[in-house]
Amino acid sequence: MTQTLSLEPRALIRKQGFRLTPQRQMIFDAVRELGRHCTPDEVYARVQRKSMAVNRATVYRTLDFLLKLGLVTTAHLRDNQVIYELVGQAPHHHLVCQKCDKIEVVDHALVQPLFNRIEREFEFEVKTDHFMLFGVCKECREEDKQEQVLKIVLL
Amino acid sequence: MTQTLSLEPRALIRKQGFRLTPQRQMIFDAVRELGRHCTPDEVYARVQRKSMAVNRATVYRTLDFLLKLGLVTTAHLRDNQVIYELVGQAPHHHLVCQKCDKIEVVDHALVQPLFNRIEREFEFEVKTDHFMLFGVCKECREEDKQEQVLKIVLL
DNA sequence: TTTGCAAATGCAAATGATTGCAATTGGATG
DNA sequence: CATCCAATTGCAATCATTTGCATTTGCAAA
Repeated sequence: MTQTLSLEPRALIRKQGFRLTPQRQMIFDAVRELGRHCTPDEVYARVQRKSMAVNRATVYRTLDFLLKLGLVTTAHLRDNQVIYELVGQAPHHHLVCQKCDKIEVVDHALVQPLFNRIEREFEFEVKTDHFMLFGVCKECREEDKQEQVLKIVLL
Repeated sequence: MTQTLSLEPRALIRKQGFRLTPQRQMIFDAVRELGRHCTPDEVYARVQRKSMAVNRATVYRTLDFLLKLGLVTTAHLRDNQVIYELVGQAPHHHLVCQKCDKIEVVDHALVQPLFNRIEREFEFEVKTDHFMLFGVCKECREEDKQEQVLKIVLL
């Protein structure tokens, strides 16, 4: 896991010949303001609101650019939708309930042992710093159980 | 982790009112023949070759259908490409090298402890049965090291 | 400041994936 | 074996994403 960063994003962008354009500023700000998990479309809408017209292609390209810079991470929802999230201080992953769509946060510490073992056994350096696990959350499991009981009672 | 299956796929499809159409047969066969990791487009191409014209939309819908039935799993490559894979006997995950694109297989046993811990600590039942971790493989890391050495020598 | 050039953007076209709807058809029933 | 109905498909329209290229523009250097 790479976890550099904490350099002022603006400065980070300006490094190695990249340019800090108003579009990039607005898109970065939009992702930050939207908080966790936003889609390219949400980012586009938010940027539009701000003022000037930014092209959709630029939103896609800039999100990808921020990804390569390590300022945001992505993951995929079950319906193949890509979502972006600002990289914060605490590395983490997500548990997505496929019944109620609730998303829980799992600290990376829980996952580190797996990565260590992969590193040891495969000599493979895991770079993935953010992933989603799909399943059923506590609450939905309890609902399921109750439905089961009801079915049995009704039979 | 759910790991039902091993029912004859044909029979499984016919259950609960689903129909076994020639298109579904061909698409399922195509995925099987293609072996691991195929894209919808590859499946489409393969089915086309067979004979009859199957619509692209049907390929997409059928892959999704097979996914819901648990006959195939999906994952996303870094470029957002979706790939499908037949569910086999041995549950596993993948390590994808982002330098050389090589894909290694990790037995699920290695991952189970993480899932157990999530189950215990969050009472969350993980259903994800196939995921990809991106990073750098052994060989590419060694190449990287050699490049580093070269750079130092040249300076 | 002005200039030069590679990086970035906008635009439009191409590509990939999804969806609504009418027509077709698997397979259960009589 | 004929009939019927809901499941499935094909088609075309739509939506999402990517890409090529001409134009614009940060920003470094003069």
